[in-house]
Amino acid sequence: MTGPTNKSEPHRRTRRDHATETAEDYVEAVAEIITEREVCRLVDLAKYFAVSHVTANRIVARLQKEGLLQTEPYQPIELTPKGKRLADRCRQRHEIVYRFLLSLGIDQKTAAIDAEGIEHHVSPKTLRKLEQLVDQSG
Amino acid sequence: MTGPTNKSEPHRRTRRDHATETAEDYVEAVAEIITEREVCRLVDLAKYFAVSHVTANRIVARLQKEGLLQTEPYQPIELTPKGKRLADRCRQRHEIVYRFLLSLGIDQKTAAIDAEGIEHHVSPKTLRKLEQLVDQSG
DNA sequence: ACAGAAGTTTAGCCTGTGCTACAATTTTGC
DNA sequence: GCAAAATTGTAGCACAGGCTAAACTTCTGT
Repeated sequence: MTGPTNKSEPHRRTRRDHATETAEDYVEAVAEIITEREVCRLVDLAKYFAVSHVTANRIVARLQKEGLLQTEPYQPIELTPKGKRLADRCRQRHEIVYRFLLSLGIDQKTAAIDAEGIEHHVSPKTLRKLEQLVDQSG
Repeated sequence: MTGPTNKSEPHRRTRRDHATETAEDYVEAVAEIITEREVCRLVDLAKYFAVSHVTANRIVARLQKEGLLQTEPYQPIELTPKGKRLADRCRQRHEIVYRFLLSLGIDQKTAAIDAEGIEHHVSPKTLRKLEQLVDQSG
């Protein structure tokens, strides 16, 4: 009933892009916070994700090691060029998913919540389709 | 641009239902495997998720502790009533998301992959909407 | 029936993300 | 200018989920 296609294959893809999801969420958040308040501090991220500053700190450290974020001790957090590119892509994708959900008649609050969860799992192919449909519908 | 709604709230919801995602994936898999091959063994799950049998074993143990799965040492894995109910709900939700993606004109393979990732993040409200739309379109 | 194959468990390691408690630094307000 | 507040960093814990290696149990075939 469920899938006509191979069963094991989808999971290999799905299963734990979780690693990258956090990265995507954080660069997106940093970009957003910088846009809104000029600089992004650790506390801002901690509040944004409702985690302790310690957790935020460790994730920032990891993403710095991965070349997405840049910061100095006790200094604000910035995006590297690579991080900026990723953030832009994520924002666009997020935007498309969110607007698509709205176009289905989902209320704003629900659409915002669902878009957060869904965005990381939409393939480029599906994303293009959603974009088309959003453009058509308004 | 992005969200008209509160920024911190979506994340509190999104951030780590990851715990439950694994549970959902596993009960769904167990149900599917039992349907197809009568019994579900550890190796079946390990292959299904493309992880080592050791990893599968530990997750099964956790889900048994949580009352979703039932098994005895060296014996097949079964669903508890609670696990069965969860599996059924997940299968239905999965089905709806998958068929919805197909109805958008996404190819089967892509739809299968994306449905895997997306299903856990679709709220009941959005799910009902998708169901309506699938029913209408075919 | 019993050896080898298949399947399962256990031990022990790693990484990521969560926390509290406490130390250090920077900012702020008198 | 200096104490208090805010912010950031560090130490050390927990748990989930990833692994390999090795031991143990069950199944299979001759």
